[in-house]
Amino acid sequence: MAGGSVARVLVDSPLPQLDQLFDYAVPERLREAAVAGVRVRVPLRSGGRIANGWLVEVASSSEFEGRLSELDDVVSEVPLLMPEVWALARAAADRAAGNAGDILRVAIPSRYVRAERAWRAADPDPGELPGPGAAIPGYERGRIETGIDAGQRMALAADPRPVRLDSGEWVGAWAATLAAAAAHTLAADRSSLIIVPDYRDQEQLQAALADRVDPRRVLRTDARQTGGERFRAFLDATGADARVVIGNRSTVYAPASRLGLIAIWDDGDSLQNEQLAPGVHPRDAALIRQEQSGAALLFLGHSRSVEVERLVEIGWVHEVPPVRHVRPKVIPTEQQASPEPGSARIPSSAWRAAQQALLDGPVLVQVARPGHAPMLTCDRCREPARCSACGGALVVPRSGGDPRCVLCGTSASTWRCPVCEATKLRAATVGASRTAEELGRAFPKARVILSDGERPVLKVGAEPALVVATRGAEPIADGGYRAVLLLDGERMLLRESLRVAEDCLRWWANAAALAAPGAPIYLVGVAGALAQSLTSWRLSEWASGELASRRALRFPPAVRVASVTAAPALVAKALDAARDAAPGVDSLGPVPADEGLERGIVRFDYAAGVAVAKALRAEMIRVATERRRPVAGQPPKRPAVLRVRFDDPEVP
DNA sequence: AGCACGCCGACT
DNA sequence: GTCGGCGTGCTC
Repeated sequence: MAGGSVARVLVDSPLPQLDQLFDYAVPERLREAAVAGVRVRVPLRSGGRIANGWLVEVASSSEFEGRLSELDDVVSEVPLLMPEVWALARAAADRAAGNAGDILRVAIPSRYVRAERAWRAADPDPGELPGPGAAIPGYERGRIETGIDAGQRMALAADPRPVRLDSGEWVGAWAATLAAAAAHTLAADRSSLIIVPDYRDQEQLQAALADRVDPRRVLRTDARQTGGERFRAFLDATGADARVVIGNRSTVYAPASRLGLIAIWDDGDSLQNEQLAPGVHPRDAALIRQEQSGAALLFLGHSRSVEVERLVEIGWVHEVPPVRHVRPKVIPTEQQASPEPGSARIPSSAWRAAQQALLDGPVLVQVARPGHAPMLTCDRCREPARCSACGGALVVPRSGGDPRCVLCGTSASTWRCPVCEATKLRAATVGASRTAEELGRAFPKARVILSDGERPVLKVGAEPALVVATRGAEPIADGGYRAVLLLDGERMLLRESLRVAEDCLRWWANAAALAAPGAPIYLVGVAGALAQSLTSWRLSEWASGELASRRALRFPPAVRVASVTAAPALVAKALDAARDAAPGVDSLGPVPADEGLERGIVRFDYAAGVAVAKALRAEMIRVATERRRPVAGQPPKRPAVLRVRFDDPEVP
């Protein structure tokens, strides 16, 4: 078809066979509004029903041989899908054998008409650009700036100390480093995207940015915003002005004018794992976007993820070392931590140091789990106690009272051990509030502050206080903690996960970085290479060793993996197709999964990724479009599904 | 998904 | 003769 304009539309649909652009004729009445990036409504299947979609591009003609349907409507004339973001979404989806529409659902917040109206009416003044700032401290003078200007990919070890901002507020030095990098980028009238794991990090970053950048230039996207606020920030980002956009993992897809820098803080934090399909990690999305846009890419963290270590070792990312090896004073103590209540849980040396430090300022105690005695076992035979109704774990509620099931809430007041018939329960692990109670008794004069996932505390002052926090929920202290006790190392290492050591190192390193310079950090009950890595603060060396052992085992991220879940016959066929797609592809399993399904794992080198994704995608489409054989056993014949997940952090 | 098209059994 | 059953296939 020629003449007139043609709208190329991505239709909202979870079906893999619809994950392509469909052409529609643009009727006269929509000529003005039908521009690339707007939300549209289109008829699908002979006008029967109307679907939502994205107008990806406008063309003058169509390759489609049939008769084009007409665009039904333009939802809003404001374009939301930038061409650059579309290219990124398409590439990220292809890499993970997923739908581009699913990526866009992560990338573009839902529309709020009121926010849109306010934005249209608002004063467009985006605020001043900063002048050239002082050199970014801690690294070779001008090195990071040069890298940003040249669009390099860089990995940095963060300065592990708290710093005081002009405002008087204390933040991790990493936040100041990223703020300086963003300010440098903005001074050149280019945008930055800074991705952080959670809003507590975001608060620090925002405070650090306030020192250097006009706040009107800073946009944030986080889960604490209302939908309207999020949409407003998104609309602001679509404008022509350079900005600094800070936020969680979805920020990697934010629209940005003249993108100059993508930075990711602590890419190894599990909060960075994208939960929504197709589960593309922001690190991978950032790598794609960096290549497409030519912007610089910066990975910053106290510990180094094995993924970034791999990128450094293959030469794709430049390592930028700090000028001076600043190392928190970590003291490993092998002394067994006894599970008995009271002071015995803390080695005497750490105990004395904490008492001493408490005269001077805040002391941090990191524990493994939240709540009060989170796990209960039989007092006699130590069998883990389970709910008699549903099999869920039993806990003692924060407020006290009878143990109850975490899943169904059933009270376990009449619990009886199914193994030995005993009726008494005991606490198998000690949670934060229990530790807080004990420490409160042991340090009767100290104020005890508890911070956990449920009730996180963002910051504490410089006055003496015993701060008991679960890993990942440690508040930042003005001036830094005078001592840090990492108590539950042993217990944290018991978690079942391939990445447990990596996670523990990150939790310890991030807590250690909250200490004042020179303050002692006691790592209790952990010895060996892992403790050694922390005391020497050579965390990239540990990542390097870990990567080497994963290479030997052919585990990710030395190779890539994809899991395939479906009915047994479909899994077998998909694994065959993946193995045939490229040399060096192998598979594990399949093993039984839920509901009579099976799950297999495909392993492949990075170079084979495109071929494997293409092959599995073809299988998904084949399975979805294949005529569904009606089984004699009548009930509902559900459409067959082949679930494919690439680079799942929980696999293997 | 959802909906229209299509080729075999009980009906005014 | 025809209404409609659900299996099958497609969506610009």
